Amino acid sequence: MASRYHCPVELTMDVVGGKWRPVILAHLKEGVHRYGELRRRMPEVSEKMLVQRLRELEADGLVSRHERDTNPPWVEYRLTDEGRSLAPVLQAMYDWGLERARRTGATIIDPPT
Amino acid sequence: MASRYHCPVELTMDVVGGKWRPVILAHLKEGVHRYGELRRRMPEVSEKMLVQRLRELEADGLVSRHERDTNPPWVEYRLTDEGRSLAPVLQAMYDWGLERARRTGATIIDPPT
DNA sequence: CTGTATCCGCACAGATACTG
DNA sequence: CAGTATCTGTGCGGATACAG
Repeated sequence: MASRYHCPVELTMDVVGGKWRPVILAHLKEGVHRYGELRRRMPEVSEKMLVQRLRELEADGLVSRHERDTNPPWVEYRLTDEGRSLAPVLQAMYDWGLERARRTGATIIDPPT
Repeated sequence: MASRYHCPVELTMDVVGGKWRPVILAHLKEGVHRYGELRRRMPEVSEKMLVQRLRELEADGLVSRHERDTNPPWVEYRLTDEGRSLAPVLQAMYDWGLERARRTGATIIDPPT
């Protein structure tokens, strides 16, 4: 992570850029999710990528991980305050994506809850 | 570019994702820019990347290119209506980047106009 | 259920040189 | 001024198998 940028948007993309990070954040914005729920909502991402991104988002202070010591394991992910501060960005992305899909005929497949 | 997504944010990232595309769009959001102006405002991007991204944004209908037949050459880039529809996304990214810089101590270097 | 561990390909990205 | 052309590499992302 660099610390000198020539435009605030560069910094934002450094934190929430990449294929899956904003998608994870958008789901967590809707509430606490277990690991398996995230997997079901993002059927295209590999386990490796999902875990990797979650760890990075944790390290960046946007997401927190909560492990219940049960069997079977139960792990929840949620946004931190810093993560919630991204809500306007995520919402704008979500809204634009919906409209763009309408205009271009792309399909949004409803994810299972 | 895929046409089936499981979340609108995936679609948005497919279009404005990547390191430089949103930065280009954020600059053009402020008005028409010549090629050289974009270069000065984005000193870290290579010419190859800048041109490549501009061509892609053109192909996606977000940016239009206007060439004045003069010597020396004079090429302007501007947002299309579709590109302007991204304003809320770009603005939210810009605002969040500024705040995040304040919180983390990252430096935003003012670009020359 | 919630992850690790490996292997692999390639698209993205940087550097440099050159051109109408 | 506004690009092309070419070479090179590396890290992102995917697939698969395995583990506590």
